[in-house]
Amino acid sequence: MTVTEKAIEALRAAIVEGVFQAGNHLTEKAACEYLKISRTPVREALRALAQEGLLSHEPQRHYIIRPVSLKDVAEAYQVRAVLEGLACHTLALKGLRKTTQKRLQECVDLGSELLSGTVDSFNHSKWREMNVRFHNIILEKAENSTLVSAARYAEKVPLATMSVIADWSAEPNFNLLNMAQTDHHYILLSLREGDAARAEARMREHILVAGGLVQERLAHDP
Amino acid sequence: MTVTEKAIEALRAAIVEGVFQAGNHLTEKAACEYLKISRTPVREALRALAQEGLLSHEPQRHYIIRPVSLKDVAEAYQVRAVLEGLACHTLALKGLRKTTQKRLQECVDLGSELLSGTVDSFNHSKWREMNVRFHNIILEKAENSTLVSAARYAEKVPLATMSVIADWSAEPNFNLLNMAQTDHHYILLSLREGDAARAEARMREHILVAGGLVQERLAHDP
DNA sequence: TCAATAAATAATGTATACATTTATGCACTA
DNA sequence: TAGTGCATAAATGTATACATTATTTATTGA
Repeated sequence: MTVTEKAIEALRAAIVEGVFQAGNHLTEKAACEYLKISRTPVREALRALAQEGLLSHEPQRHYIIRPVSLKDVAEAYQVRAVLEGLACHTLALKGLRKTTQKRLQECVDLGSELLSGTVDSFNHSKWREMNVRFHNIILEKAENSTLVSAARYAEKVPLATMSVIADWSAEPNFNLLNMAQTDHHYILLSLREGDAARAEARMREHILVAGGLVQERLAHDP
Repeated sequence: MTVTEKAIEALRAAIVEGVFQAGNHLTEKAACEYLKISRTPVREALRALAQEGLLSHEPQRHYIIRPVSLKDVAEAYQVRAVLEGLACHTLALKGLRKTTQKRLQECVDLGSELLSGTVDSFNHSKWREMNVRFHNIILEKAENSTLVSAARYAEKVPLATMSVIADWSAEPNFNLLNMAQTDHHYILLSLREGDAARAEARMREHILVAGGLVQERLAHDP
């Protein structure tokens, strides 16, 4: 792994973790001293992060840590909702291959299993992993590279903020998790039946609800 | 304007115009000699274009001009369709400000005027400019920065290929242009009335049809 | 005291030199 | 002849020096 790539990851992490505060300047020198490397890889990293949307930049001016507002998070979820909706639509029309169907079913089964236990024994990290996998499978099996890229882009804003929330997993709301589980179930059903409109609509709603929750949560905490 | 920015534009143009053929390598040296500048701005430009999706790249390996297939173009239109659909949805719910309504109406009126004349006198460049303006206004007035970025990204693929087609304007199909004009008319109507679902559906269909045409056209020509 | 301007300072932009990694070509061997 | 391995060449990655632009500070004049 090159220094430039490490710089991209390290700076992204630093921004997300608040080492460099949102709204502030970020000079090349400051980033160099923080990472203890020369300017060349830092410049490339800053440019990459700006293109990702974490920083704003105009030529001949320093970079600025882009503050992410609640509104930004909500908007990003809306974008994700239509994009993953399209993924469902496409995949439903294209038809599920046996292996894909099996992998999605495993996600649904695992979700069901995780929710069947007691509240105390609930494994939140496994749930999160399952959830990410479920969405990724659908996104990738739609086989639309522009769609994948756009969705990855839209993911960055909410992810950036979500990463900030350290103990997100503190008190999972089981009603909501059960709703999500039901959504997953019916999305898979619609995909299997080739019901594109229904699969799309359900996925869209599924993500909008999730976005609403994140926003609500963020509104309470600082 | 900095050398790096000029390099980004010049290289993008060169790739689109086929100066560097798709599928081939593109070394830093080749780009430097073509632009007659040093490696630093070239490296930044190549990295930016790779992030845009025009080039593919792995660390320690040269860049490769990413070939754009018909399938890619079709997929990009599908993504644009749902994104601009979302823009319509959002804008309809938010409500049109008087000035925005006026600007959109001007586009519709201009379109109507352009189509009312004889076939020979049809001003294709004005039509194209009007069309771009119409879509941009809606995209920007939805005021969702993630949405705008994602849409700009999705635009690049079809734009890249469309630019290649030199005499696209040779024989405009008036039936199709009239269809587009009708779409614009009803999209504006739905936006004015706050009918989010209808505005979204119509915009989606509008773009999918356009995508289908581009694809059809590309299939005939090389 | 304030404004305007000029100098000084610090930042970004660019070029180039050096380091490291990857690709190429050739000899040698099985 | 095919294939391995080493030596060479060439490309990318990084650091640094230099150039240009922006910002700050200081100074002068009203």
